[in-house]
Amino acid sequence: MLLNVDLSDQRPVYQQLRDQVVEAIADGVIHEGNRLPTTRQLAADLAVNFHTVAKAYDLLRQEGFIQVSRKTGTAVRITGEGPAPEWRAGLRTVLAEAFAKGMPKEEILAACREVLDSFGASRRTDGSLA
Amino acid sequence: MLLNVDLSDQRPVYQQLRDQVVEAIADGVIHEGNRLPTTRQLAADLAVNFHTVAKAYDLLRQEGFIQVSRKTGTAVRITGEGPAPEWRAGLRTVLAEAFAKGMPKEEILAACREVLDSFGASRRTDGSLA
DNA sequence: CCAATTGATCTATAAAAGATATAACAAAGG
DNA sequence: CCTTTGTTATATCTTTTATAGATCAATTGG
Repeated sequence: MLLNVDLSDQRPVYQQLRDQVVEAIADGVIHEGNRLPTTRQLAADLAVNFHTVAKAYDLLRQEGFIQVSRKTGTAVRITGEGPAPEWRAGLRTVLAEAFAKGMPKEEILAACREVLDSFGASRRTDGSLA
Repeated sequence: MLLNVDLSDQRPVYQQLRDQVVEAIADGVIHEGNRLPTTRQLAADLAVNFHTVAKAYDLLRQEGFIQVSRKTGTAVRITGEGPAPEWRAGLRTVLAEAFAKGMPKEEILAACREVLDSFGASRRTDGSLA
């Protein structure tokens, strides 16, 4: 399955779902136009409350990753240019965690490159969601 | 002041303090051996409860950024090798946020380089905490 | 047309996290 | 001896997270 919930994860469920959708878009597993499951359907699959899924969808909508339409359902649609203004602050914190722990800058940069290289590798030409 | 609290920030106060200490270490503003204010002192300066500061310190201690001693006080001391195991997952999420929003990989990598270049630039040779 | 589905909205409840407030204690240091 | 400090414990309060049930309008599919 594309999305899953880990109860041992420290992040709240709606945040896990949000992160997984964002990473799935980056990976190319889902892309512009792809439809996401309905809140009730996904909630049933994941055995969580549909309000929790709705919260994740609402967050993704606010951030400009998806568009929710009563007619056509929920679909991936990127709006706005580039990441949020606070993005660099978050990046800085993550990189600081590694550098403060003694990881060399070259290794950190190499890790960034590896992660970026993995993005887009799972792109599909058809519209299937596997 | 080195540390400050932003009530409009979405992160909890103890997390803000934790992040600021980690970034201060990465920046070189504080380094191995430097002592941090006592929990009660810092709490008074920031106008927060000292339990909140103690929680931040305890988190930093668990992560291996500081060492707390009843004798010598709280000081920066890096223990363990490199970042935590979950670090790469966090990095992946942050980078995905930018790439999914259409930011080119080269620009993302350039942002990483800029942030890394800023680290260590504020290193002090004396032991002052300005 | 009709039944089912869906997004949304509302209320309610419960558990957990975050933050504050006091208090007490042992150890250390002046 | 007295203050400071880290630590621990308890209590309270607010916010967040998650679940639950119910309703409604709109849409879809038979």
